[in-house]
Amino acid sequence: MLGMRWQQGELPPALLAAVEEAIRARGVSSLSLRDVARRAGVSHGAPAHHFRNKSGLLTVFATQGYEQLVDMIGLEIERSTSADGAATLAAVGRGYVRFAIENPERFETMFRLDALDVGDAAFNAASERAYSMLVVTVEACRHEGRLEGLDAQLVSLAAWSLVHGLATLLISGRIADRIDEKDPYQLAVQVSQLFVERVLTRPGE
Amino acid sequence: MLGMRWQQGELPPALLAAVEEAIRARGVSSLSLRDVARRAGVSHGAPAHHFRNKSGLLTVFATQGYEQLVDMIGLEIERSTSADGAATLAAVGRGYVRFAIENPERFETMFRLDALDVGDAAFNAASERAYSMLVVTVEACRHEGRLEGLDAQLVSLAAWSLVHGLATLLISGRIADRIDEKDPYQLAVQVSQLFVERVLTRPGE
DNA sequence: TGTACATCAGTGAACGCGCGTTCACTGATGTAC
DNA sequence: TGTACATCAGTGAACGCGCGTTCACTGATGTAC
Repeated sequence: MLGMRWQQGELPPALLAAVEEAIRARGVSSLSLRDVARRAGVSHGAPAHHFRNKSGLLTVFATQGYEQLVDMIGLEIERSTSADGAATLAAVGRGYVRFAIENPERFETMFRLDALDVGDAAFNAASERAYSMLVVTVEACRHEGRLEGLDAQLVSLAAWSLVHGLATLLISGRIADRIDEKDPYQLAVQVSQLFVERVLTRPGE
Repeated sequence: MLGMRWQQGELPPALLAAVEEAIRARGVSSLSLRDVARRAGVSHGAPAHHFRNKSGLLTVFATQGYEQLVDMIGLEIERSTSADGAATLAAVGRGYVRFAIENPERFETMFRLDALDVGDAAFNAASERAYSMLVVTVEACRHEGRLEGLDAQLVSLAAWSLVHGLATLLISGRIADRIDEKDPYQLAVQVSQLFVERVLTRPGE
């Protein structure tokens, strides 16, 4: 510990930051523990002292992602000018896509289930917390009479699919050539808006 | 070539079939050329005689995927009871998701752009052919007056996002616990239907 | 029908590489007295 | 204030592994005459 770079307790967060950096540089698939350690400036054995192994490290990284996702959705809801179910649902959509495009490394990792400890309690709890934001919002829409004749589960699934697909396609870069609007956040706004305006039923209808 | 398993010209298709089998068994991320060769019953050097290298093999595999996708969409369009733009758009959606759930290995590979030769002409042509089926269909909807006040590009993007997200989430297995309908194809039917019924405007509106 | 030759698909040994994990160790820091 | 000891984060060598790619080769098949 001669050239110590990190104070007591600083290494775990430094390693998690290094994961993000490493994925940005080389992609999720070719992420290696040794590269992460290298980027954090420690020996390749060091991560084992704080995370059981590679999947353990990635699972914590992904769990943080779900927490950031919840925060981002919360932020968009707060910024929303209206608090009704429909406006909130659009905000959830914007938050989802915005999180993904601002944190593509996290987002991709969160869905690489084969690289994560899918039984991990904290991971599942965080993921559940994110999903429940959607469910609660759709439920609010139902109470406000915006789901007449529609199945709430189906609407939730469609909303999730829509923003998940948009996020995935935006990150993969296969959209850019095919659409004029170049600002991905604006696409998130427009797509979320389209869903809420056209799929939900009119108030009092 | 003593224990020859394949006739002249049969090895390339056998290797491509082995790719699918290998991905099914161990996931896209841990696919290896040596494993593919092993499954095809040939030495690990053999693939190099037919495909330049690993990414070359995967690119052909993914290109076939786009061709199968086009076929599957065509099949759903043929099976459709109505030939108008809206019915066709729903068929495109069903075909997209159905292809993905019946061929998850192909589907995942097609979007692992970091593992493919993205400059490959055949690959890009096949991908473009698939995308144009969507564009043409949305255009037909516009001609039939089903896109009043809507931006065609935005509708295309939303439709693609919706089915792409649904396909991705279905494959990842994170939907099953959260929805009652257990048949993924029925979910594809319902989600496609929801989009066409509610997002498109009424004929003559 | 037989011979000589060219082609070419597939073999298997060899290469060098980076990986995840383990583990005896070092040495700094905190605690007890 | 000083000493002895325990704790524990991080080191770095070592392990065994599977990988992608290369390449001299074998031997089967097709072609020319």
